[in-house]
Amino acid sequence: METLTIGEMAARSGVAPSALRYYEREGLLHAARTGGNQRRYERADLRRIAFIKIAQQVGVSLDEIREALAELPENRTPTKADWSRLSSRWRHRLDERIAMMERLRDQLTGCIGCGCLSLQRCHLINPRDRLAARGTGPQMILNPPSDKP
Amino acid sequence: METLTIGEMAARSGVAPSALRYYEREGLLHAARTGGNQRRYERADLRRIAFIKIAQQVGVSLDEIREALAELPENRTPTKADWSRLSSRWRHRLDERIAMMERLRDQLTGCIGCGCLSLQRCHLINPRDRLAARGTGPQMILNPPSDKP
DNA sequence: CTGCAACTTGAAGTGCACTTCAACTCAAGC
DNA sequence: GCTTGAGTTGAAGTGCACTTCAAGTTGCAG
Repeated sequence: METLTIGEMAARSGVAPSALRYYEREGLLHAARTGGNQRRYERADLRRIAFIKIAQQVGVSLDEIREALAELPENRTPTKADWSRLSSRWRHRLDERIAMMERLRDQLTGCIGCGCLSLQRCHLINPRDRLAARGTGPQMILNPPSDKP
Repeated sequence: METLTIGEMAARSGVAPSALRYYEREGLLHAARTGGNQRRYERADLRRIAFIKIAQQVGVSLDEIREALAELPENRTPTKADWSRLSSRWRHRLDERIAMMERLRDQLTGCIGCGCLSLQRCHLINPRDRLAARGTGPQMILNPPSDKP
């Protein structure tokens, strides 16, 4: 009797019912059905939804999120350990993304300091266009030199 | 004679010609025209494009970016000071967003530590659901308590 | 002067993440 | 048992940020 209707889930998670149905179609979520074919969610599904929202905040597509969630056990309610394993990977994603944004910020500040704002071929930071061979755009930020010497 | 064609701009900025035309339609970019109606960009426009890319990385819509760029002078090439003014605002956006992602990361780690992963009503961090009145979803992350006591 | 790659336009198409709609069914309170 | 708010479906629509296409034009190299 610990089940929730789609409306209750929507209220508690902040995600519209239509979105929850969409997630189900996309395989991110699964709900049991009543005799009358209505969805009944378990409380644990709120965790899944929270996870989805967080991952989206980080800029991850539903496709990738689905893949990640696929690692959770299907037959039993995920345990703390299940979530821990999954989440430590996402901590890395978050760390990476945070690092990228910090580079972004520092470049923005730095290059504005020198007045160039080029961010891809700043002569102060990148004297000889050595990044030109590594693709177009703001390479230093999206793909910092330390990654590939 | 310091002008660049759309193809050259695309190559140097990593943004497709079609996207550059799109940006122009959307009012983010403006190019002079030759007698034969072809676009000719100035080198300074690379900065605009770099700025657009950066802002997008931060998750800002083209609409907002257009508004920000509208603050730059139209009749003259933006100076270092113009860019500085504009960019300091964006540094703030970046800082905010970085802070949000750090909260996100810490919550993820913390709530996984306690096994709840609820991120909106974790009993360790938020003993009495005091956030419930402030909207749905992961309030602590998107809108931390320190913002509004 | 010719040829060809690079440019031009408007219109239509794409992918993602949903939302809206119409028509219908379910479940719970009176 | 009836009403009513909440749920169901598939199909179509939305908004953003582009991309693709067709049909035509431009500009530079030879």
